[in-house]
Amino acid sequence: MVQENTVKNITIADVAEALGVSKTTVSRAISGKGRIGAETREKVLDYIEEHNYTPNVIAKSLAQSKTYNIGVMIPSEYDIIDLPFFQSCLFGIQEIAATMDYDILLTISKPEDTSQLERIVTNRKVDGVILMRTFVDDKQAKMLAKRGIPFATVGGTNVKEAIQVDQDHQSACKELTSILLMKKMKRIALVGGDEKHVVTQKRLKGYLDAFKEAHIPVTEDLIYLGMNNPVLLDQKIEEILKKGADCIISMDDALCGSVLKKLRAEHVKVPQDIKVASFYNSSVLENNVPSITSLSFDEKELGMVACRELMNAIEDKEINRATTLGYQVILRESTLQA
Amino acid sequence: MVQENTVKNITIADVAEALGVSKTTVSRAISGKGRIGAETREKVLDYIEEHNYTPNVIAKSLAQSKTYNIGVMIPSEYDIIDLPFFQSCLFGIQEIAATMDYDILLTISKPEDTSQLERIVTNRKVDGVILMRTFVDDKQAKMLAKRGIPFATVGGTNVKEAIQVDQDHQSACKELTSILLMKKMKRIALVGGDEKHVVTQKRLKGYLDAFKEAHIPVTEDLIYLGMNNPVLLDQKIEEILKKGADCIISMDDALCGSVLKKLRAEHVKVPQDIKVASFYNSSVLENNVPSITSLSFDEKELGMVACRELMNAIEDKEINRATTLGYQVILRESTLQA
DNA sequence: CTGAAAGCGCTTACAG
DNA sequence: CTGAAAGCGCTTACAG
Repeated sequence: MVQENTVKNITIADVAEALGVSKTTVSRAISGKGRIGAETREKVLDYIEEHNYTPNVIAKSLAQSKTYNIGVMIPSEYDIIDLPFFQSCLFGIQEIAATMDYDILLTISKPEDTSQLERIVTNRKVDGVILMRTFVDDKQAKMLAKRGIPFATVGGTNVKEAIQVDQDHQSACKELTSILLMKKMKRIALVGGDEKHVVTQKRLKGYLDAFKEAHIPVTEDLIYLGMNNPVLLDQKIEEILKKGADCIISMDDALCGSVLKKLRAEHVKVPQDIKVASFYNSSVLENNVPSITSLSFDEKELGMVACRELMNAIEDKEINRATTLGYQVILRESTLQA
Repeated sequence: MVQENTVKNITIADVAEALGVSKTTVSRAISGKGRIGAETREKVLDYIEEHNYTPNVIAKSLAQSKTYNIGVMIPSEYDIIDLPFFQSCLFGIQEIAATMDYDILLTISKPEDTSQLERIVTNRKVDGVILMRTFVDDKQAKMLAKRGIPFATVGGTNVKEAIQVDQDHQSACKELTSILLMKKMKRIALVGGDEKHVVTQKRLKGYLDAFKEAHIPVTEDLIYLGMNNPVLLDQKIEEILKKGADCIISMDDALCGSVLKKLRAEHVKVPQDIKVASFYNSSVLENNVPSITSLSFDEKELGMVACRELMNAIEDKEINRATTLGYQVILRESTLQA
């Protein structure tokens, strides 16, 4: 009310002086730590409420050696742009972080490049980090482990210091494949991206599991990984068609989009001539005709869990070293029997 | 080399003591500010290089009342998920910020909700902010202006304190509309999203401009804004078809995707029965058959410029109050003449 | 060109 | 239950 300008921020010292108590007391009233009389506490709290005092987080940071920031690392690979995955996940992270008064420091870089991550770590700008994607040989995870800073990974990793939060891609892919096998498909092609992604390996394993469980020999010749290149993909799709596949599982919707495009170009009809299934159930394929059978995951939940576990680690609370979230199989026109 | 563990970080005081100089001198050697002998500076720089000293940014922050963070606000509206726009833009921001040793503090919230933004501002966690989307009555921009913190907007705004960086949606939409008019289309429908977005208004203006310039009466009855609801949109598309439109311009690719879906459902062929054009040229429609005529913008560039200008403002350098970036019109099958 | 000292705004043993 | 004082690791007038 009486405050004329916002130039000068009120500090803990101002409050202490105004109330005739020590800074220690004010600090304790605010933080809730340490013994303090209920009456004194009330008095302080009322005062700061009225004069809307807000603590200087930077000063707090310095005194406590904490930043109240968590780093979030997004890989800058081109295909990422296409997937709404990261955005949904980020929403979840932010939602949890905000309730704990933490903020998100965003970093984007290539997975082999640890420099951005090193920067925020050596600059002491974060208390922990979340890696949004894991790799088979994960430089970033290793670096964080070596430096001893708490971190969570979205996706599995063999770096044991990590707090892992993952969707069950293996079971998901296994169930999808099993269903397709039960639908009497014999030659099911699997098309995937970078083999260095842990998630690619998990899906492959699920695919193989399904065959094993059904006692059907795996169609090894129909497994195509590393299909990040559209030209290469087109070429391999032709190969797949020649080999007489009756179904193609794509490991993500962007990939599946490219597959569908190629099939159209080749005048191969879905699902009449060949069945198609995908991962993610994202908006990328939302408008496709026919509708596409897909595996669906809750990405926001994934972000929330990762953030919550990381916060627990930062605050030395109990944590789950590894959490696995569920999935849904959504059957649609693209795998309909003739 | 000799360092056995990373537990204890080396400080400016350690360096000073080891070298027999004052902390002031060390500080000056590092920052480059203030007079200092070339020889002394060398000595200090060599030492910190060798012992890989890294400054504590938090301490620096407190002393300078600077955070070396910029806040980036992403609106949490559902349709955002679909557009790769923000991700590309973020890449650009990060690229510039990193070179200046700044980091990105990410915030996500509803446009009417200023609480998240207030939090990072009152917590003094950022030196400036970038708003990734503007609104006709922009609460967040107004709040930042009132608080006197430097900010840039991606998109236009009437809040004069803002540093505006925008794509020329008005000219883009005008040129697209003009081309369609020249192609002898008479009844061009315009379908757009939220009228409260500044960008929606700009596109509308461009559309109207084109008619005016061509001395053709505007097809007012074919303008449909606020089409964020799929059910509503479907209904309006039927209306548009009944009214005999020969073309539909959609204000973004997600919207256009829904339009195309509805047209397919109604067995209306593109481009034979009706032409279609869109904005953004994003991956969302990449695989559509026919290919879709679209306006294309350089989103990464947009982020880079916004970030650069904001940094200049923060460091009290000269700034451009408003920057407008170009666009491309990409003509494809969806507007081909019969 | 260099340094002693105060200051940024908090927290936290330690003592009472 | 409360406080004086030291400390977090920098920067920056001020003086020499």
